[in-house]
Amino acid sequence: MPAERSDAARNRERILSAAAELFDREGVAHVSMARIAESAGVGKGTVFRRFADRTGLIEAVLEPRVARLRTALTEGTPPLGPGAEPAEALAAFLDALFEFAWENRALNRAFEHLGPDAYYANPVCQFWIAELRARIAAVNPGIDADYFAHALFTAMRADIMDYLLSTRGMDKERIRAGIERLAGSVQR
Amino acid sequence: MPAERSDAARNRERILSAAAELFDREGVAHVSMARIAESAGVGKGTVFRRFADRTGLIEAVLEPRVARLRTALTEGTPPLGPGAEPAEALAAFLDALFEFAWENRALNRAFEHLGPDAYYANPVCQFWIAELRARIAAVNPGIDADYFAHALFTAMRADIMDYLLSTRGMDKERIRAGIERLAGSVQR
DNA sequence: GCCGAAGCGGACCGACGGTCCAGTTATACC
DNA sequence: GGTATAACTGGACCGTCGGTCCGCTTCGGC
Repeated sequence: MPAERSDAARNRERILSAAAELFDREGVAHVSMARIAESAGVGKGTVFRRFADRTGLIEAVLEPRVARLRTALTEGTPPLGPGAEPAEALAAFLDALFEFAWENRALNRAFEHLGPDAYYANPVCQFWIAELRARIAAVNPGIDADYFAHALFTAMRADIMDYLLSTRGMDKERIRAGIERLAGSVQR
Repeated sequence: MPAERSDAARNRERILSAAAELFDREGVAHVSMARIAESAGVGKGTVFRRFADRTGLIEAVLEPRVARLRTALTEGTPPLGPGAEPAEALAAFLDALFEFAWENRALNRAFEHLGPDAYYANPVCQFWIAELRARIAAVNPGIDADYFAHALFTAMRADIMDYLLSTRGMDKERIRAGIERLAGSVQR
């Protein structure tokens, strides 16, 4: 597979940064593919050539932020990285995942909107959920770790957190505290 | 406001039953307004005259099922109806709400898809959440009942339950058990 | 400088939710 | 029974969307 041509690479960057800016400024749901193309100064066909479809583009915008957390998990220092005592490892991961989910609410909303199969089954979410399941099982081997991993992951969905923030007037720390208490139910 | 004309009432029933059947058989997301009209044997304009928009039609299909549970809550016998001891009242409501959410997964999926503001803020969900909040607060006045009401309600979303069922192979009782344990975290 | 492959852009497509309005029909009143 | 009228009807129509297609342009190895 030959390397990307220079004009193609330039357009990829233009599209990614235009998309990131529009998504951030106006909310993912309100930005059409045509507007991204226009704002990036390319044709719509070019956008679909670089990123197979809308989902692919959103994934590509999210990717660098995902990579940071994933690296901290697999290669970082304890308690987030490997080697910590189980309860601390779970608490650290929950906290890091919460921060990630909070920061990237806008993008995550778009994924959630694709439907549960596309959302929960997408590779990034699968990775978070698998990690969560493993850390839960390490804390309490007798529990239904698979269910609780999904339940805690669901509690960090962008749509519910956005609603609690904007309509119910809760703040970030109140939501974090709730999730932590919820996570307490996995203890023996 | 004069009563509905007889032809209008007949068409309302036709549309409702056609919609209920199609939603049930093919999943709400895959049924367009045009197909409902066709299947009911009326024009598309008629559908939009009876039910303001897609959301209104879905609400109307769900309404009778909502009414049954609401009545049991406000006028039924304890522990679901008023008068029971707090912990039992909460457990009974959680169980009834779970049954309701499970039975009506297909319709609820459609609401969830409208976005968090339309979903959580719609009158039916508001009622469930308010009831949940009151029963949680009765069990443990010191807890953030508003957050936990939303969190437990979220655990019963149709999209997550559908995913756990069809893709993760969990069954109804396993999910119910998980939610019950999650609900344990509201105890003092 | 030549040439084939890769990239480009915007006209085009089908599907959707929702609107409009000219023609039709039920009903209240005489 | 006849008539006036307000409500109802249906399907053509609209704007928007994600996604495709393809004739033309540009890049980069030779």
